[in-house]
Amino acid sequence: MKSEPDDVSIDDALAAPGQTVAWIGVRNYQARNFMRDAMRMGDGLLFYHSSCAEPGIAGLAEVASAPYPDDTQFDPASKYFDPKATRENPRWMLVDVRATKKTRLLTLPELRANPALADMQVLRRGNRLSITPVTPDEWRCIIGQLG
DNA sequence: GCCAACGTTGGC
DNA sequence: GCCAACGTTGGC
Repeated sequence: MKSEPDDVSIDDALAAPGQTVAWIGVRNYQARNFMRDAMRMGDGLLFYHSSCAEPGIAGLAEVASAPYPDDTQFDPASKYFDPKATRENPRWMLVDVRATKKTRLLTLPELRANPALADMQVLRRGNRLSITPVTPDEWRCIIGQLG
C-alpha cells in the first residue's frame, strides 16, 4: 500500500493510537476493491513511501479491520469529499492498517534490480494503482531482503 | 517541472 | 458504446 510520507509515513502510522490508521482517501475503484473484497484481517502489508525523495518499502503492516465506509467521502470540507456518495450508498470503502514494524528503506531501484520481483505489480510500467497485490513468493523475497 | 501512462468524464 | 479531452499519479 502506497502512502505519501508527507501525508502519512510509517513513523506516523507507528505513532498513531494502536499503531493503526484508517486508509482514507482512496478514490480508485480497483484499489477500493482490493480493500473491500480481497483483504482479510491480519493479512500482511508492505508500507510503501511514494511521491517522495526516496520511494520504496519503508515498513510492514497488517490489515486491522473489516472494510467499512470512508467517512471523508461524506464531508464537504474534506479534499476527499465525493458529492455522489451517500450514507445509504457509500462509494468508497477502506480498511484500518496497523503498522507493525519500521524496516530499512528497500528502495525502488533496489526492488527493480531484483529479478525475483520483475513481475511485481507495483513495479509494472505505467502502474498507477496505490494498492496492489503481492504474491507469496514476492512477499518471502522481500521479507528476506529486509531480514 | 516534465511527461508517460492510464482512469474518468461527458457529448454524441 | 465510442472516444476525445481532461485529470491524476508518481518517478525522474
